[in-house]
Amino acid sequence: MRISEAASVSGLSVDTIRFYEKSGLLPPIGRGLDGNRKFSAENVDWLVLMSSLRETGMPLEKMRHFAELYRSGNRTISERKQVLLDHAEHLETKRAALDHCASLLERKLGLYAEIEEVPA
Amino acid sequence: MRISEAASVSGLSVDTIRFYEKSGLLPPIGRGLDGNRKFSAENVDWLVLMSSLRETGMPLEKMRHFAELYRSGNRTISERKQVLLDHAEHLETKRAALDHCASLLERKLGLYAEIEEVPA
DNA sequence: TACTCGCCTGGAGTGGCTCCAGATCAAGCG
DNA sequence: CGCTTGATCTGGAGCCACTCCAGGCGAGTA
Repeated sequence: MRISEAASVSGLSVDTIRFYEKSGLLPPIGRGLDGNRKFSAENVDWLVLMSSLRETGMPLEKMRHFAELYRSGNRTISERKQVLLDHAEHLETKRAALDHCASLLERKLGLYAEIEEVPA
Repeated sequence: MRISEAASVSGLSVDTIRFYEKSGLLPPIGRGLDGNRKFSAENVDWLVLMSSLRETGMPLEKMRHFAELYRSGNRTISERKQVLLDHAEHLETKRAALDHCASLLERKLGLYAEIEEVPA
């Protein structure tokens, strides 16, 4: 799969994928005879995961650590599991922030409605 | 209220508050005789809103626009309302991303469990 | 008086992209 | 066969949203 396809499947931009590769967040990506990157199914799956972790706020440093664990094989599985569990917990925090903001917006919109009903 | 208190109430850092002021995201903040910022209740309320909008992904540019509307008085209320409604919709998108990530993590964790049950 | 504490300002540094110039190569066309 | 188009490549500059730091000021305390 070409980089543009990998980009549209993962939701990352082409530039971001190249940047992630430079930053050590990806497993080695093969190259075709033309020198262009060729993404395997496994590569794309990994990109999708990275995209989702990043989109939900995991810093690159943590992702890099997770990628290193991945490269080190199956003996790191319990540690990787812990990283994902930690992130799952982080998602809860994020959800709470969304809920909080939603209710704040509702209150503000309510106030605006009042002001409009009783114009100066 | 001093800046450190405003920071702990709003959840923004002291530096970020100063940065927001420079960036035109805040209404004029008064100063005491000592030259230090003094935050009114309304100021703090605004900081809380800015904090929540920013935390849920609104870019500074949009926040600046909203702040300008706020400074322009009540005749901008319908436009401000629209900004908040748009953002409320944006929250839904964010929520979907969290859900998506959560189910992805669940699947990955399931796979790890399988691998651990049947070690090499 | 000396020390600490919180605040001030301007500016440098950081994380995470995003954009750009200039080069290469394969495919399609007249 | 040469020419154009389009996708990719690399290295590096630029940008957004902070974050940190040096150097300085004024109020309160020992």
